[in-house]
Amino acid sequence: MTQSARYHHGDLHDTLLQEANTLLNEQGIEGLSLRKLAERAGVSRTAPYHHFRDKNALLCALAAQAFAQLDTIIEHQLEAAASKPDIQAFVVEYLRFATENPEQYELMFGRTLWKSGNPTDDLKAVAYRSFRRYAEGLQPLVKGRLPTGTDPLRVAQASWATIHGLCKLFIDGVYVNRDDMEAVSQQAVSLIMAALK
Amino acid sequence: MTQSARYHHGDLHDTLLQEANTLLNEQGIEGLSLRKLAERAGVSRTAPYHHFRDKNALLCALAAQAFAQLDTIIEHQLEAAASKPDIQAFVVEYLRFATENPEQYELMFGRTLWKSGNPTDDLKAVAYRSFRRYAEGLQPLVKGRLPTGTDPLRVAQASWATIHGLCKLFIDGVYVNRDDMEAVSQQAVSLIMAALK
DNA sequence: GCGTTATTTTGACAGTGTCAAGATGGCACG
DNA sequence: CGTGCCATCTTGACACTGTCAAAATAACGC
Repeated sequence: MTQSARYHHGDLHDTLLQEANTLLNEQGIEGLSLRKLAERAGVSRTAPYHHFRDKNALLCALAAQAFAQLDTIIEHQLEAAASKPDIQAFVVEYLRFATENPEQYELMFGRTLWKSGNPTDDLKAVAYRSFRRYAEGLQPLVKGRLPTGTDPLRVAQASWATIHGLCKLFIDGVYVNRDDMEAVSQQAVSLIMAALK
Repeated sequence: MTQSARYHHGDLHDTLLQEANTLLNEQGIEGLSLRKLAERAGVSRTAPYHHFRDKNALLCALAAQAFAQLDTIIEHQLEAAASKPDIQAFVVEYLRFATENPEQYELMFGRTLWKSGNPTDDLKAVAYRSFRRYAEGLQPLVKGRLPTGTDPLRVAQASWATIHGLCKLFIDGVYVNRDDMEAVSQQAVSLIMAALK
């Protein structure tokens, strides 16, 4: 009996996540429906409900996966920066991840989950942990170079908001031109660098 | 014959826009359906199609309206700044508009129209004009205070991306705490100010 | 008054998320 | 080796969505 003809799929949970990701890349969030997804997995409409409470839960799991990816990038970059501090390189890598995985990025930070839906506790934990690592990794890069009385946490938040804003504008199609985005990101980094002692 | 019982509504176009705005504020973009809207306007499901080509067109019109509002705010702030330059005040006003009209802001800059849908030519024109005014208004605030060789346009883009990132994070519910947002925005402005001569 | 035309209506279709109830079969236990 | 439990999967159904086609209505110019 072939893998696809079994009554019990055997590994539907992971298959769904995987298939959802490709569907996401092909058609965007708007094109990701549970029914299409089920059909791709070779299973009936409501089968996914035995592995994810609802669509929101599935998307949260997808986002959590993406956070894991981003984490490794951040970690890697900040490690490299420990020996040779280079904020620009970090920003470039972050932008690269966001623009190469725009739909995942939207899930990670967009309103789909954080406002319209309700983020899973699991997703919240992963997201906050991810940011905390970023903030901690950034600290050595700016330590001792900030005006006295400046809270490093605030700097981390502000700088992250800047990068995030760039990503959003580009991903959502407000900045159509990629060259523009790179120039703007460079400008943003210059501004921050200029503020450092 | 009462206003509401007429076969021809008489002013359906504007009524739709108005009612759509309140529906937007009450239930968010996700809760704004053409059918609910039609019912509120006291008209059948498909009547709106004679005033807007489709849902996308209606949302574009809504966004264009919101841009007009933002324009007056920007204009007012930049005028005030001409006599007494104060970037912080401008940022505060921008954030206020965005956080008090979160759904309109999402329409103006979010993926709903710019990526998923396709922005009307009219909307594009209004949006670009709005940004151009911002860039032009910002110029006197930073003129002569930038490192040599710095393109003012890039500064405008970078600073706007920063503000936009803050708005997005707050509106989408990633930053839950409003106090946090204000502190972060202040930090962002400080960074920019520190970079100015 | 009459016809053209803008406006509105009802009917229909494909698509969505999700609930309820029944079918299937793997797996542990007697 | 049976047997029953229960995770897993299926079919049926419901309310909702955007939008098209065709018919009905009325306003407005001649």
